[in-house]
Amino acid sequence: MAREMIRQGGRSARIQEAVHAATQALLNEVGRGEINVPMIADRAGVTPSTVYRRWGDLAQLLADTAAERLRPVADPDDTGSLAGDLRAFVQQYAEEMGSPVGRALMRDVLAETASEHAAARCCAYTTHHLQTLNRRALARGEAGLSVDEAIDILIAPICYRILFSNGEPSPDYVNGLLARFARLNSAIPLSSPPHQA
Amino acid sequence: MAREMIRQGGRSARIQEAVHAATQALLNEVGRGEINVPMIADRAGVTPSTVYRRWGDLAQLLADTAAERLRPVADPDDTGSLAGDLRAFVQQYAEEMGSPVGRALMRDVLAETASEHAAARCCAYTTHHLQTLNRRALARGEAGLSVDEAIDILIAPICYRILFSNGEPSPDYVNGLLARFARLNSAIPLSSPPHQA
DNA sequence: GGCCTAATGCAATATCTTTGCTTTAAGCTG
DNA sequence: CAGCTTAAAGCAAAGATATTGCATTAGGCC
Repeated sequence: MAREMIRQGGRSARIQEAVHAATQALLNEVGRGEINVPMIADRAGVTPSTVYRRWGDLAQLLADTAAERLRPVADPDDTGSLAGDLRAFVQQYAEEMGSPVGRALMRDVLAETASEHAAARCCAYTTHHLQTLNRRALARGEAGLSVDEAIDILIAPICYRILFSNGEPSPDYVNGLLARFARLNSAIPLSSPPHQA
Repeated sequence: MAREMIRQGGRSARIQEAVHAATQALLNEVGRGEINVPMIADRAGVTPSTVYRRWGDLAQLLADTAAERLRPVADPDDTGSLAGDLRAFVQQYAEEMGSPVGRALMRDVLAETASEHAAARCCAYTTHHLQTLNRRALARGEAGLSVDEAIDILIAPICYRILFSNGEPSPDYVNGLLARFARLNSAIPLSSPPHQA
């Protein structure tokens, strides 16, 4: 996004919404590489120059749309224990981000060279979720978790595998990460399915 | 790049070299966002259509050039012990990749949506270096190291921090990762500067 | 040395991007 | 709530980039 909007409501907001919707619709219909600004503008019912002026270029529009799409709609599931919450969250994260769609979104978010806001937003979503799990655990009287450590041990490897050796991380791989996290946090036992090495 | 070259030597190779050189030269002179294909072609003394035909588009050319640039020129330093080798390698990796130039290269490599060869190449470089360290350690009679674990614990977090919360990982942060790795591998002691928490 | 063909050059065309100016509509003020 | 102000959108022309068919060049191979 070129700049934070000055005028929040009204036509501006409607157009932003329309352009986002058009972008997402097109991403579902044609290949990621076939899309261009005039196409999106046309679908959204605006002129291309509007898009160029507000977003700068295709990369920034895609990054903005992707970050928007990655915004969580709800708090992570509450399974009753931190170990369970963490497992559920990480498994879902790996699945969502590892899917072809998720991988493309991640790439779009990272491709924005102009103002790395989109990447920071996504990072913040993850941090926020982990903080929620931590707060919940403390409220239950459980030992807490270090968000930074969770990112280092659980999230970062998943992202690395997705981005560099692309392909969805296997459930076994994710289980291995969870086991390692448990080994480093004896207060947080390994939750249910420890059927891996 | 668009396809692996059929003809390896001669003019083809010279042009590829010239285009790569022109791209790197321009990256050092003007901002990453100011560069375009005609500019590079001009500098390399070829017509734009040649570049388009061989690389497809700017993103792929940049990814190819970045991957080329990230190709290691030498084996990692031999410090006499696996712990020392690992520390030296990881610190250098964090420095190189975390610098503005390194970050830009990483992004270019990941931006290539067409054929994720560039990302895989970079990943392979890192893996190869870690395997070298491992081989060396075994030859010395030391305990070996798991390359996958080293990537999960050391490399992935560094990349995640660089990409998402951009900024060079601090030496303290890297030391923390190394300490964690040592904790998980009692056979590989923490090397020299353990002055962190 | 001469043929064959991949790869490049050239130039015309199509497409995308930028920009100045005009028009619209949101927000504010009296 | 009418009128003013101005951010944002529309429009259209100009500029730049991307694509493509055809001619030419230069490796590789008898």
